Amino acid sequence: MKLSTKGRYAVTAMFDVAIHQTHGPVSLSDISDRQGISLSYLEQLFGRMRRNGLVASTRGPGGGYNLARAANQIAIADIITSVDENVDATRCGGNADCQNQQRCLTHELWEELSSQIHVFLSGITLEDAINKQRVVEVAERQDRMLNSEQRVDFQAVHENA
Amino acid sequence: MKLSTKGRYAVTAMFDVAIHQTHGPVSLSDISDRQGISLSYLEQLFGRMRRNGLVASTRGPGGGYNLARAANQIAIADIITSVDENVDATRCGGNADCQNQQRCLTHELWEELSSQIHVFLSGITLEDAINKQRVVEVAERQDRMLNSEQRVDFQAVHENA
DNA sequence: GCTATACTTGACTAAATTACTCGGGTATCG
DNA sequence: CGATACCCGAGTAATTTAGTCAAGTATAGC
Repeated sequence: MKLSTKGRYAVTAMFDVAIHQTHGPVSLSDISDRQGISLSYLEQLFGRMRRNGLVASTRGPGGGYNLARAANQIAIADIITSVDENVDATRCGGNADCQNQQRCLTHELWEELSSQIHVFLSGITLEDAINKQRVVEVAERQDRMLNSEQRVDFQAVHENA
Repeated sequence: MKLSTKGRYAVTAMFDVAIHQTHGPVSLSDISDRQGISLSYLEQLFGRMRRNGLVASTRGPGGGYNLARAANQIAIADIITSVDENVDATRCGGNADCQNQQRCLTHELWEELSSQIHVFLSGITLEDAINKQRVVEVAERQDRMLNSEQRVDFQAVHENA
């Protein structure tokens, strides 16, 4: 899991599509105007998101992009991983390079943590993020769901980062 | 909030210090050997972490770094933000540039989401990450704590990312 | 059919960030 | 005093980000 400005652009653009697609497909030039992201960069991002099945395209005049699934079926994690796509196999990835177990240990600790961040972002959908003023409130809805073996309590609100 | 390999190096190095500091200060060259991170890069990272009060240094032979606070008082978010330190004021940061409200809207949506990620990583301490095989279990401990107005349920385990 | 719209693709590039090197310091233990 | 190891800043290669440019292809509507 990696959280860069690239992923932020993608998520922001997807917010825009989800909000505006009620009036038909949303063109990239509209998104570019509204969000201040260059058209060509959007083309790259949406190319990947289309190939990953997150959006569907309509060509020609009046065309543009729609969400390929309902907004409550697209997780924030889906968006970020679809534009990142660098496999970045960590050194000591399973094979030899790993003589002393210590390196493997902290390696694995990081993987666990990274996995948790992924799970967290998999639990927040586009719809959640758009419908709620504070995304925190998503937590309450999810809390009423079934498999509630593991949970996290959030504390006070922090400054944004 | 930004999650890059840089933050990952910092967190991994802090894992290493927390695990080894029982035998006295941990030198950067030891961390470099164990974790495969270049010495000079570690110097940069620890310089920032020291200035941010996360670690304390001891000079001279036998010297190195210790955690400045207990491992349960250092959040993963603290580590990541201490090495990132780029203010990155988003365009339309409060002032003029923002003509149509739409840009502000998705902007704010992202800020909310970003804030939530920060809250999430503020809820996981170095100690949590080290003591538990699966960081998930941290959630259970936190669940028994007081201010439990908002919560998130985690679902099945995903592939790491 | 023509034409404008708008997606599709690929190559190429400037700017920024990451990760690292180098060359000096300074403090301190033995 | 000398080895260890933190401290500091300048410089730099590699990578990623963000964007440009120049071709296409599909389609709606006149």
